[in-house]
Order: sequence, then structure tokens, then C-alpha cells
Amino acid sequence: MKFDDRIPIYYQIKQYFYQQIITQQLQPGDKLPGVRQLAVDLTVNVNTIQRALQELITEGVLFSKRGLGNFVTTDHDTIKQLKHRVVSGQVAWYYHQLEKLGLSPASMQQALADYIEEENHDPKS
Amino acid sequence: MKFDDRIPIYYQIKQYFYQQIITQQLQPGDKLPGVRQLAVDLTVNVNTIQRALQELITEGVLFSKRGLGNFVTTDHDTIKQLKHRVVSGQVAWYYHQLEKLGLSPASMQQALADYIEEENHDPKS
DNA sequence: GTTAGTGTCATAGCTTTCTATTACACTATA
DNA sequence: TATAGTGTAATAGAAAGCTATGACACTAAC
Repeated sequence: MKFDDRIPIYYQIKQYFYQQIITQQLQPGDKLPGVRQLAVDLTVNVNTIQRALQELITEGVLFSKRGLGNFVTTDHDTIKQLKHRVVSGQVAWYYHQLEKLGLSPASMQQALADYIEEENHDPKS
Repeated sequence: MKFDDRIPIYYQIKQYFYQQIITQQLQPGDKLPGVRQLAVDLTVNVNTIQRALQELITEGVLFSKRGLGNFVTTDHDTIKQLKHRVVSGQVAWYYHQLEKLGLSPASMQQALADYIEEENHDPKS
């Protein structure tokens, strides 16, 4: 897995699991791969995996059964809140970054619209 | 100045100067405060200021006159490109983060619109 | 020429993050 | 009860970033 070397890896791994859960690629009650396997898959050390998982467990997003594995919470409300928290966080971050750069709300929306337009220049032919 | 402790301070200082220049609070040819003064203002060490400035100089955004100070480039084209680079970068980042979270382009625009709506709930009375 | 203000550089030490490695604890099952 | 698969934990070392500090080089003005 590719990491942004300006941000701690364990933090990026947390974001990765957020994504997996929010997009339902990991569903409530699902068992995660073993920590040693995750370490191989994400090309990091077991301790780094562990640090990320530990925080997710503290947040109630995952739970651990010693000797069995780590699992996604079965509390649908927690997952709903997680999704809201993560998405809202991204939007707020975007808004305030562009605000600092002097853009008006209308300009922000226009900039996004323009970017989406570009992304759609059919990659066929 | 407040810093996000997940990101190197020198990197955040670079962003700060980008903002200052893009919003024209620092204009072409302007002299920056001395490095020792900046260190006090931003509550970091001179070496950390130096590292940020050095990269900005390498990028051509600033130039240094030994014994005199650091100055904003007078090349308007460089500044124009900087603005485009920084704003585009933010938009692209936002788009891809939300894409990873499973949102459609339409949902992204809606989420931004909703946030702007919230921000405008008149804070008066 | 001296002084004050400026950029530049180097060293040493601290903290955080990450790695490698080893060990221990628990669960299920043959 | 032995074994394989799992989570958990501790240690030591490397690398990056930040700080504190001191020194040096250049410019302008007295």
C-alpha cells in the first residue's frame, strides 16, 4: 500500500479501515484478516497495524476477541455515526482550506464542478 | 500559531506562506519579517522556519538576499501558477477522498452545498 | 571601522514513528 | 494434550522532525 510520508502510517491505516467500513467492503461483524496478514498486505510492521487497530477498538469501531481475531462492530448506529463524522470532516476541511485561500463559497462550488467536468473527459477511444 | 501535529511543521509553514501570497497579504517584491522574528511569531525554531523558506526559495516563490532579507518573487506568472497549483491540489484531494468513501460526484457537490448552507445560519442576535 | 540587522550553517539532544525481533496468552481442533 | 492460528506486549535500534544554541557571513548606516 502507498502511504503519504507526511502523515503517520498508523493514521493512514485508520483512514483505510474507515473507508472499508463506510463503503461496506467490511460489514458489521466481519472478521478482519489476521494482524500478521495485514502487516504483509499493507507492507508495514505488525506493531504499526496494532497501533491503528487499538485506536479503532478504543473508538468502538472494531472489537477484538483474543485468540480469535478482530471484528467490525455490529452496532449499526456506530457505523452510521462514523460515516457522518468522516464525510463531514472532509467537507469541513475542504471548505476551510479554500476559505483560507480567499475563495468564496460560490468559487468553491465552481472549482469542484470544473474538476468533475475534467474527470469526465471520456477516457475511451 | 496552531499546528496539526500529524503533519510536519515546516510543511504547514509552507502552506501558510502560500496562503499569504495567494491572498495578496504578501505581494510581489514584499520583504518578509526576519527569520528570527518569524520564529517568534509562529512559535517555532529558526531552523524550522529556515527549512520552510529554503524550499519556497527552491520553488522560486521566494528569493533571498543575504544580509537583507527574504522577499516574495516579483514574477507574477510564478504566483499565478502557484495559485492554480494550490487550489487545484485541494480540489483534487477533496474529490478523491470522497470518491474513496463511495460518494458520487453529485453527492460531493450536495455535501458541499449543505455545509455552506450550515455555515450561513446567521450567527447574529 | 563599528554596530545592528539580516541570512546561513552546524552541532547535540529530545521525541515520535516505524521496524525487527522475541515472547507470551488465548482459542479451536485434531 | 499438542498444535496452529490468533491477539498482545516489550525491547532495541533507526530515521525524521524539532529545539536550543552558538557561530559565521553579508549589508547598511552611523
